[in-house]
Amino acid sequence: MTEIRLHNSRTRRKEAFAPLDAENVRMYVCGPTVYDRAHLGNARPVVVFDVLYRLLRHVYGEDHVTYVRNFTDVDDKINARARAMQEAGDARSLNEIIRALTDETIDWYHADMDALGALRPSHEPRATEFIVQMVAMIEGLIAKGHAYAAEGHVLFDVRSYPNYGKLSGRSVDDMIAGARVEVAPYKRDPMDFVLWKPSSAEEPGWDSPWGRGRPGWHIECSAMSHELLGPAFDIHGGGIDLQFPHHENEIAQSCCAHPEADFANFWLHNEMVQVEGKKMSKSLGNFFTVRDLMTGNSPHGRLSGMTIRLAFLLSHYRSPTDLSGRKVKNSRAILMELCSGLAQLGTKGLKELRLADPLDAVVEKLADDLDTAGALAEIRIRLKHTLGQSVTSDFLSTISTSLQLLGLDLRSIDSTYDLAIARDRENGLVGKYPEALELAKHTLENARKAAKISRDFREVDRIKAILASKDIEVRMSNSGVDLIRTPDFDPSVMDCLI
RNA sequence: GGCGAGUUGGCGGAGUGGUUACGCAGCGGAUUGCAAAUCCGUGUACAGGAGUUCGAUUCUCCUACUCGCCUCCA
Repeated sequence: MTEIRLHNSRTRRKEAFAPLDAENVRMYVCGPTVYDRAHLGNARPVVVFDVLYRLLRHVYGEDHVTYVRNFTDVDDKINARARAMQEAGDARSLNEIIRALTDETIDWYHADMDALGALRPSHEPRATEFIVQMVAMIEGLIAKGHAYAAEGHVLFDVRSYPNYGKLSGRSVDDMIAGARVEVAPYKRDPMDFVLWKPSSAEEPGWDSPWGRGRPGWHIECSAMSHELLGPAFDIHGGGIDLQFPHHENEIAQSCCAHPEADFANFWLHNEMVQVEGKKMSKSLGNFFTVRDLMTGNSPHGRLSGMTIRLAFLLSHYRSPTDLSGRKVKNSRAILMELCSGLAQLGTKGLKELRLADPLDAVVEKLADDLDTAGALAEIRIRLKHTLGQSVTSDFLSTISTSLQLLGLDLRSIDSTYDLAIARDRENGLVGKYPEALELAKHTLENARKAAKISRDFREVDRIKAILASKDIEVRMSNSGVDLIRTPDFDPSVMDCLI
């Protein structure tokens, strides 16, 4: 069996991964707070941990991996957004607005992440559906002397857990010396954090032994991972900015509530998405949503989900990455190259692609702490070596399956199809584009025929420019004209191509 | 201020105590009405300093710089 090695934030070293139970490998990843479209920073961990999920499924079997990613649907930011909507004239009650807002945001999230080629996790629990478990866990923590109630709040007593700060490599005393902690009169120690807090009458709230209130942010992950994965599981993932305080607090809660277990074995953290060297974040306002990019509302024009995904895969997950123009350009070019590779045997070859074993070299690269860039290099170099050679359907199936392991299912996208038709034409076969594309092709061919005689190529250039502006690549040779829809082609412009 | 991560050629990104992955971009050429695609050829790097060593980009220490966390954050 392939040995997977992963960088464990807990030990700050690359370690061999061994699941607690190979029959059920368990992973928990912190999901989004649902009040707004997901931005690129939210998308990166989705792609990173999707690759890990696929790798685990490959190594341990599809039915032997459980992946949980939560939705935080109770949070002060959600409340604030709902209040703003109310002030803007929304007549519904705060709770009604919140329910509608979180439902809609979850739908958006699903649509956007699906477009990035991410598999849905096994479970996507909403925090509000696990309040009972959270209350029970808080009660347990109080009973064990790790938490205390004060003025309607319940706080975790960080001094009761000697390992507090171990994950992020800091001590309680150092942090207090840093002096940027919130002091509240009801806290025993400034570092103590909230497990439960009171809600006003109109705010979302649940009855509890400490009065009507709502959970603090961190307890949901502890309660839901315990409920769905048990007291000990294999992998816990998230962005590096969650390492402190969120993950530190999760560890404190879970390990104190279930001292017999060890909570998460491996901690994986992805680095941040940057914009011009600075972290992309909502508080800085320098973010793009996935939706912005996919609709062309960005400096890079319209990007398909696959282009965005590939751009992420070109960087190692533990390095910061900047979605610069250069990177996007690179990503687009590589995507076309990959599609072209898959299309080498024409449309017939495309139909013959089946599920095969992925390349060993690709599995090995991924097993080495998710070296996605290395895995891509392995695929590309093999494709390159076959150019001009005779390739087999088996080989392309291997390539295709390897790409799918990276979440790049390029078999059925338009670019691959168009490139396959171009291949067919080279081989003297007549392929069929969609009607609008076929029409554009004939128009271009006729203009070109006329221009060859008149030596006036202005009309040809005009048509070419229009097609290029619509993300269609024009390839002309003595043997004919090929039109290739690029991966970022917008199907909605199909009606009026030229 | 405290803590952590990092610094490899124009860019992305591997790796090794001694022979400079890989890709993209660039440049030259073929091809093309011009392009695109494709093919052929080609240059450039290991932040700085000190140490260990026969020899360091690779080990140790120091410095500089970058980024992150310490406040909601993927």
